[in-house]
Amino acid sequence: MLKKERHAFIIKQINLHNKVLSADLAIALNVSEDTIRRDLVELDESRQIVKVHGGALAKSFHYPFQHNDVYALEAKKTIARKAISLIKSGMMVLTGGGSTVLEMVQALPLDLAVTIFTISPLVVLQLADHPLVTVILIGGEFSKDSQVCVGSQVVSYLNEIKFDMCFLGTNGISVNDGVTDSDLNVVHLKKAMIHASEQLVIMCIAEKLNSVQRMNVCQLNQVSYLITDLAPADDVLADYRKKGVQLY
Amino acid sequence: MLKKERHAFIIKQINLHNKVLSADLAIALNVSEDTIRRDLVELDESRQIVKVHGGALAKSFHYPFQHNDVYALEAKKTIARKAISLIKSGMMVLTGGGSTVLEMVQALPLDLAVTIFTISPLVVLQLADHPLVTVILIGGEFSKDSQVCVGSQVVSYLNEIKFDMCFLGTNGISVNDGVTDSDLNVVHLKKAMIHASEQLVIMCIAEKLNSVQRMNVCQLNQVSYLITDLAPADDVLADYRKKGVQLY
DNA sequence: TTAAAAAATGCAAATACCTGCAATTTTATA
DNA sequence: TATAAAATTGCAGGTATTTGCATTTTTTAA
Repeated sequence: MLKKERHAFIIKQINLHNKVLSADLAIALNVSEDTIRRDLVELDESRQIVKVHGGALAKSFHYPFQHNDVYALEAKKTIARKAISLIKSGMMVLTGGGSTVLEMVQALPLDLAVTIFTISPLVVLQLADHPLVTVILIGGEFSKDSQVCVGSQVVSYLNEIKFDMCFLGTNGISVNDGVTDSDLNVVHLKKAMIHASEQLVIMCIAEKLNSVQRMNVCQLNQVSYLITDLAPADDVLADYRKKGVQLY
Repeated sequence: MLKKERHAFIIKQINLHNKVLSADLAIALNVSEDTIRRDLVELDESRQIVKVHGGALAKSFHYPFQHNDVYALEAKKTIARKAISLIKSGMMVLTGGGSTVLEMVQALPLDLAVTIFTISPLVVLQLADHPLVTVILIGGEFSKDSQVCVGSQVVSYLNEIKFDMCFLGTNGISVNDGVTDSDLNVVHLKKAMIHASEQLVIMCIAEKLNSVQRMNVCQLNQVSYLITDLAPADDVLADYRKKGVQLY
């Protein structure tokens, strides 16, 4: 088998499964793992895949956090689907940069014409091929922890525009403490984003419900919609429903 | 057997099996492998097949993701190495978003502490793991063509800061017309970037030397360094040297 | 922290490739 | 037709690529 055929096979597998393991490929292609490793290095260097310890990932799936758990990924895709149904053509939308948001923008229908403001370079690149979406990146210092632009530049920019809808993921949400986070910069940012938007959509996987982080972002009554991977009628959400949060 | 007949046979085999091995063909056609190799080179040059090490593949044998291939990758890596040697710790650096720039930031030494301003989300993400580099993204509307932030927001931002060094790739450079480009937005942007920087470093693969695009970005005398994948003493660069451009 | 897995490195054998050259065949032209 | 010029082919040699293996280093996960 020619090298290029191996490469093609590897890419096909990655497109199909979003990831490959070197050991599997070595068996499948009947060559040594060293050869596979060298193939992966080459494909990585030519920017066709992303090599990681043990194998490789599809380029479009190389987001932080994402290679961790497939279960959470499914949950996030569910949330993304629901979130998208809130977006109407012509809206000015503001987004954060979490993995749930990324799922959402990735799944945006191709016929949706909106203007998306974001603080996340990843969101921008995800939307780079969308024909109808106008993407505006809100610049500032890039935070390596949260993978978004933070700082006073961003906050003062946000003070000058009003958005229709703001989509945020969150690390913590609970009935008593509302939306919470652990990074001071991010908290400042999110407050400004919420303040700049008519409606606030919080997206949160069920796993993170009822968890509390150190710092408060906003109370539940400021949340227009809470989207989880659960059915709105799910018992787990009973307390939120009682508080009057719009579930989805 | 005539050459044409061999060629026809080879094409037939490729259409049938999507690939051929030089060794097989040599036996089948009863000629030396050298002859087969020369046949394959010819058919490859006339774009009828794709020659690879050991044989050839059908032209339709395309990988997915092929559009992300970086053209002239090795040349760009050479340029990147040279460019990096111009950067000193503590500098405030401004960069564009071309593939050569991406190669450069990707190869930045881990002990280099600089502040990098950029209009490219890709550059930002490339630097996300660098421990000592502070990354500041200059925000604005994202241009899907050029993959960078463009527009008046960016330009007015650039008017307020002075940078030590600006790194730009280019689509056209020539002795008479200087640096040229074809996208109006990008030209505006580059002018502002150049105006905002003490020194201008233009990075350009040898192939693009002496090519002229529609619109002028700047003249050669504004270029502090011109970096190519050629040796500075190369004859091809003689005219630039005469013009007083610092080659590297 | 430790042990297993994966990766990087250096090496060697096999294979493929390139260059120049000479022998042969084909083509062009007087 | 005769003959020079051009193209084709095989071969020798030297070079480059590919691959697997052994060894060391790094990474990961328990």
